[in-house]
Amino acid sequence: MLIQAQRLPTEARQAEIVAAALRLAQLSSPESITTTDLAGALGLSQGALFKHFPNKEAVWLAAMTWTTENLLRSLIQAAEQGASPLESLRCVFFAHIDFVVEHPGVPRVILHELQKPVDSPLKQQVRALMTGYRQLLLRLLEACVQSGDSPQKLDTSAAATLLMGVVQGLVMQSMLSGQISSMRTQAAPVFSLYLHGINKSS
Amino acid sequence: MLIQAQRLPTEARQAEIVAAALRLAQLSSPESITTTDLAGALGLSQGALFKHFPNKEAVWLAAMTWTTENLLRSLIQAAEQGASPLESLRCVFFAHIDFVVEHPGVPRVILHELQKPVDSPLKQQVRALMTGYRQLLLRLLEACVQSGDSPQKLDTSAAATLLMGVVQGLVMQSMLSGQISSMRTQAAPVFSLYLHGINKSS
DNA sequence: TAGCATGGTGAGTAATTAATTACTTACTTG
DNA sequence: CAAGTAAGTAATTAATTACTCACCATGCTA
Repeated sequence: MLIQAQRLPTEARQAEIVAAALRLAQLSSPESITTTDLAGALGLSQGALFKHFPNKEAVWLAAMTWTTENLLRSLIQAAEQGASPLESLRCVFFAHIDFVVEHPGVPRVILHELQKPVDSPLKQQVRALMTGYRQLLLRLLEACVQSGDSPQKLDTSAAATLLMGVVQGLVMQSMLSGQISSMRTQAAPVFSLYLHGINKSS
Repeated sequence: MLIQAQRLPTEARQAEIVAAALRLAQLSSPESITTTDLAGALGLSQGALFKHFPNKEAVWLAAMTWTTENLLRSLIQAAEQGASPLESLRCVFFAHIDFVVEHPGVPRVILHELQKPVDSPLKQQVRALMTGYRQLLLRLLEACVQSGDSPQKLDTSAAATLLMGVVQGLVMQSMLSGQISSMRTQAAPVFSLYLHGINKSS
């Protein structure tokens, strides 16, 4: 008989479970993370999970809700720190990179959920995140056009897609090399290429 | 008792199984595709699969081998069709887009395998594919620099990462919208932005 | 035409999974 | 401090999984 785990109020425990889920997602695909894995990572019994979440899906939903709130908040915050729209774009980009490096499990969960054909609440949450991100980018890009930093004819939709792709590409590259930290060093040159792409040719 | 399925020589059946696997990967994550699903898609009994593959993993390995051969071949072929290095780059890009649109399950399998921390033969195959692709891009990009289409100071490594990210971004965008075909229409404007990025400013 | 390898079936198997159960223990509060 | 509730456990559940196996059918070839 093992000693009983420390008792925690549901809210605190829920937060712990979500954190553990994202931590485990760093090393394996969300689908392969079992409730036993999750409980084990917390030193809890498997059944205890269901005192705090009605089912497994609810854990991932909570994880994505957490991600949406935290990521979007820090991105918007980053956008406010740039002096010019172009500067804001740079801040947002690096804030995103920072977030991914700090929470490497997140892109995995997002991709995994986006793939699914069914429109579960979880996938809706992911789509809300992506849509929010995209709208932030579109706003900044249009401001770049307004300010004259980018040419009038800039296809802002394509530019937004490209920027989100840049991050994806870096994530993929880091998966290839095996170390997430490599993202940070690679981020700068790739972003400057991107900037050159949307810049007004001089 | 159902009628027995049509008998096929192992090689032909293996090809069918691989095709079915990639077809199913279009609608659900590789991990959730069971051997029963696979057999059902072919009108076979589940046990029949193991007449042609020693285990499930071997099916995905064969699928990735097939992908490596076919994708790399058509990319190299596309590269040869461009008059200039820059043209070749464009051909390669659109050949890749075509391939993904035609086989939407492929990026899913690739991402899924890249994520895994363990270095299985399957993951090695995926890495071989990505490495081959990257080297092709690097060669073309260096040729662009040589020919003067791109500036001498172009960071070809970053440019390669960016281009692979472009495709990723388009894949993700199409996942958001729900239809893969949207990739084709979005591809052109995004690629021209990319081109602008690596072009010699004029 | 007899023999036989190949490829098919469908009913097994052990292992693993999410979820539920009956029960216990630790807080909080009137 | 008594009682209620929140949060824990261990054991068990029904499904599902990849894989195996004994047997059957088909067509080629000796």
